[in-house]
Amino acid sequence: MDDPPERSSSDPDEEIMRATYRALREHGYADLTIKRIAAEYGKSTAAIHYHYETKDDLLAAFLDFILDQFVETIHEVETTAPEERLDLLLDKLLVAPQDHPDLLIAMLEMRSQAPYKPAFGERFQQNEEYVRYVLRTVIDHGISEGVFADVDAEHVARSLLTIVDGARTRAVVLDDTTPLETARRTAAEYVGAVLLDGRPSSTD
Amino acid sequence: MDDPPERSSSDPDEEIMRATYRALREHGYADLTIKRIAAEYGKSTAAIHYHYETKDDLLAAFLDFILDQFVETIHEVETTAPEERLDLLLDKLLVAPQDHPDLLIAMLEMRSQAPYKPAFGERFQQNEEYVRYVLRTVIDHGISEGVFADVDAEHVARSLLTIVDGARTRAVVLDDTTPLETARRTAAEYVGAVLLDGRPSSTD
DNA sequence: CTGGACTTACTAACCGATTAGTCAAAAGAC
DNA sequence: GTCTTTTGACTAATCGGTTAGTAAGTCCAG
Repeated sequence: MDDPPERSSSDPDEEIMRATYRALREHGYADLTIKRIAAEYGKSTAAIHYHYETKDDLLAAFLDFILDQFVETIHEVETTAPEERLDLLLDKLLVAPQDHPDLLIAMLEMRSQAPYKPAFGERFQQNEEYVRYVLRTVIDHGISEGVFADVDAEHVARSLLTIVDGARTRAVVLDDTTPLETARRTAAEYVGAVLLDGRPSSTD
Repeated sequence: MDDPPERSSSDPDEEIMRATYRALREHGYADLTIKRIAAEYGKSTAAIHYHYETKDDLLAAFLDFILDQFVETIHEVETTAPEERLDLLLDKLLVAPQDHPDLLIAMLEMRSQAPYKPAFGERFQQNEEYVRYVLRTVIDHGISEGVFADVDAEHVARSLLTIVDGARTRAVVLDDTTPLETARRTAAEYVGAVLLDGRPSSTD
């Protein structure tokens, strides 16, 4: 009646999520079929349909699965000093994805489907709002502590997310993770100019 | 035997490109089929295959068609004064697309396919290089004229393109063109801080 | 502790719909 | 009359989803 610590998770739902992840990485979203997910799962396609009524249901669940993981990594940033905290958050948003370029591709594919799949749009929007809230909060915190200039925190948060989204898109299209590094520098410059007005930023 | 000024262009190739454009706007890239393009064209699917061997050939040609048009709009900017020229270029990149949100969606869909369709990737990359070159040139021009600070023009160009790409991605995912306006402001702030260092920018 | 009832987790076979692409024949154009 | 263009009918493959049936485990009554 309680959680036995199974190592490789015999929970079918979770294993299907993992199978979906693998299939997505290998074939991309456009070629993500129930058949391929089933192949990764090691079972029949009907087995997938037993757990998820439709493909859309599965994909919506998968998006929850993946976005929850992403939110968790954001939560790992525990530093409270505004300047350092903002730095670490930008690292999570811009340097961490460099290790998972194929996931970056799949995510952009799914993002581009948002206009046609409301279930996708809602989830991405919800996630964006949360990350934006986290950014706005740390900026406001910095302002009230006097380490940041008195700026429009909401706008600065949106600006930083624009840089993040731009970097991710460019990393996919240009088939190279250097846009993420470039954007990390751009974000630092923007923060230095707008938030740390007057301060000497770490210019090279 | 040369260019009669026909108004609605009886050139089949060009009309198929236009039909593809309409089909893409209406159904999105993921649901862009030969059948739908043929429906817009007003002919049979086999007629499409007569002009373009495969769907990929057609799509590659279409990407050329659409990116060439985009380059033309960039070329419309004739102002030579660096500061004003950069402003107008950013307008072309960030405010002009607000009138064609559905094209923005389709373009993002095609961009996300770049990793799987080399023909797409090459064309987007070529286009990006050109726009980046135009930006770098105007920045370098501004530096040599003394109106811009002595910065790494290549990096600033990449930064601005990151903001542009981020805004476009966000406009699609968030189903709203305001990210483009936000990004226009962000770009202005970035230019003001990095290029016009010290100058009083038009802050509100 | 045994035996029926019910649940979970699947499989194999199949369905209608849709896809890109082919081909011989017909229809125009000059 | 010939060359370009277009059509209708077609194929082979793949898609998401449905169906009936099965094996194994759990639950519970007596």
